[in-house]
Amino acid sequence: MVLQKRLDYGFSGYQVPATPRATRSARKRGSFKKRVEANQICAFDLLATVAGKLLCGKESRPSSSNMSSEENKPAVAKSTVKEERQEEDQELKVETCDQGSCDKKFLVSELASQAYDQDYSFRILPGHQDDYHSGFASIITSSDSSERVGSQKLVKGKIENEMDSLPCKVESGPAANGGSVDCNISNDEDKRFVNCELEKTGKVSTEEGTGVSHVEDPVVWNEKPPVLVSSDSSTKVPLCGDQNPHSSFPASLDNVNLVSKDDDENSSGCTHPSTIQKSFRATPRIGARRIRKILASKYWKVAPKLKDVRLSNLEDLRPSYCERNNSYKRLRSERNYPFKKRKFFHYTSLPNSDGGISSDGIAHSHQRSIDVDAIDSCPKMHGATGDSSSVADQPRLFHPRDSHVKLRIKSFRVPELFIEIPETATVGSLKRTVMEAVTSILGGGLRVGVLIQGKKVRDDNKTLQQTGICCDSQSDVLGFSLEPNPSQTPLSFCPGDSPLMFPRDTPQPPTRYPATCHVSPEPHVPNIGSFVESDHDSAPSPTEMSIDKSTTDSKALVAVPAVPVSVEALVVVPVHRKFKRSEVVQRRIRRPFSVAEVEVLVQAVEKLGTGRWRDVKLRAFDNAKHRTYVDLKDKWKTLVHTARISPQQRRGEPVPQELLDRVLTAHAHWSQQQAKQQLKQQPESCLLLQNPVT
DNA sequence: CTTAGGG
DNA sequence: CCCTAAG
Repeated sequence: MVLQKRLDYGFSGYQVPATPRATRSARKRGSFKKRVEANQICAFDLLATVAGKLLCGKESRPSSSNMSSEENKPAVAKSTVKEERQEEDQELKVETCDQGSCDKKFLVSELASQAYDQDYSFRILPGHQDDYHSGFASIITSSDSSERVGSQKLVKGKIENEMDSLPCKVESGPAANGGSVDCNISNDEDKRFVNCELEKTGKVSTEEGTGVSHVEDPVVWNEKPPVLVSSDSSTKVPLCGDQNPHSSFPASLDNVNLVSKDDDENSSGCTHPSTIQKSFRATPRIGARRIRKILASKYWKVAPKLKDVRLSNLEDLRPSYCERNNSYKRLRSERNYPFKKRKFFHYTSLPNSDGGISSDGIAHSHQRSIDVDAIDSCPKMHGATGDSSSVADQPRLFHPRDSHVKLRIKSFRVPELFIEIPETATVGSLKRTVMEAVTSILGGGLRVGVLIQGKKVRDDNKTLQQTGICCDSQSDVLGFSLEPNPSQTPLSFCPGDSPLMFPRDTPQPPTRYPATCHVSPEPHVPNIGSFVESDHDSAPSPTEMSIDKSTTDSKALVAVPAVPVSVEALVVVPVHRKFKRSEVVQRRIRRPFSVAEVEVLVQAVEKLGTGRWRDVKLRAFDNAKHRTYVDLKDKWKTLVHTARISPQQRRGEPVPQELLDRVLTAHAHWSQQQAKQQLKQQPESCLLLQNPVT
């Protein structure tokens, strides 16, 4: 037996095509396929849910109370939020609302405030609810025209009120009748709101930077550039993990990639390499997760009319949302490649309780404050009207009736993986090992996270519009992340017997991973690399691994920064570990036989013959606990096959011809023996047959 | 639990 | 490497 050096690779999240591919063998396995598909479907459900919610506008919970469990977590998560918050651009969105026949109003909401902590979440301004009854539950409440709302800003992790009476002007968009509006942002009693009122304007378009920047505190932008800003096809990018000092917070391990909604084929989408997660999140939410292939589709046409429709809790995956099934079916039927523009969710919503969206696409509902109990309206939606023009092509914020959101998920980023593989392993085996790791992760259960501008959107009750996904998409970068399912215990992917290596469990000091090996520094490599088939021919260059053999035994593809182990992590992991075993049976990691092992195997078989695998195991592989007699049998089977095919057809680590010859010899010998055995028994059985007992 | 063989 | 029938 040869002790082999091993290479430790730390993958800090790399990307794979939206549609996970299984290895050939894995694909063949029905169970695996089922599992993956199950995951796909589930994840898809999530997205479908989002879309469904959008369309339905049904809300089950108030935004203020709609905090996902992780958000309520420990300090770690909180600090994370802070940092994250710094990064986010506190974009202000202008929405149009209408008070029945009264003046139309526009609301400006501070998106940034919504996505985070409860503390930062929007709250309804009390006292004005009586003024309006119609249905659009806007995040912001506005009563009369003179009302001012304060805004709350966060700078350097702190909430600061810096926007006292900050006036801003918002210009109406194209389709609008062009009115300009003055917007006052004052520091009111409730600093969490920003209210911008516009006067009689049909529409308002917040060109990127416009409404936002104006209201925004420049300081924020300067200090911390947005993670990613992308407008239409141009991708300006990103801060990647390297640039983010706070790239190791536990809360989001998504290195997601991004999506853009324009139709531009060349659009490079956007990548949010932003944070490199070192740990897996713990937030079991979805049972089986599935990501529909639809995710890989290039376009998404969702929600005909997003206006005023709200997303309800994304986490709430229970099949309670309306239209879910319909959406599901539709998506399912449209999951074929190649990508085509598709319209999902042709939707007919429930009638609005009072005041819906008029046919002209402009909201006519009464503005109303958000009241948990009161939210029951389901804005009338217009079915897809066939306007296929890209949203990106329409700068207007409020597109009359066809405010579809088109999404294209170019790729997903897979959470960090650790791989350990013998130094003698072939590149091919390394690829396969990584593939296994990836597929294991994918098959282990994932959940989907939604990010905008690199920030996680935690408030699932927000509508796409409110979140900025629907309007003026050019400046918004929507991302979806695949996040490890907490209930699944991540496995280490090491061919050897090395102990489980899990980031959270055993944070590795940076020194252990000399920078000699690294993944291409490219922060935002859109696709994973050659070992994964890409759905896109134009897939960017694959991630490269450069391994310097002169170096230490332990090498990392990515220098793994010491991840502060959060209390949460330490506590959660063990728990989940238990969980997992009982729930999901993880496929064993593929561990190619080394030449040395083959040697031993051949030797044993020569002596014991085929058919005595248990003995072979005990005799030659007793110490190799990961080699079962079935494995040995299987290996022998493949060895025989390998020996029979031409060298050119062989794959993986080449086995010396000498060994293969012995394999054939031994196989022939024992086969013959077996045949003889049967011949001996044959007569007997024949005799028995000939002399049936009367 | 082992074998054997298909997947 | 998985799954399973069969002994």
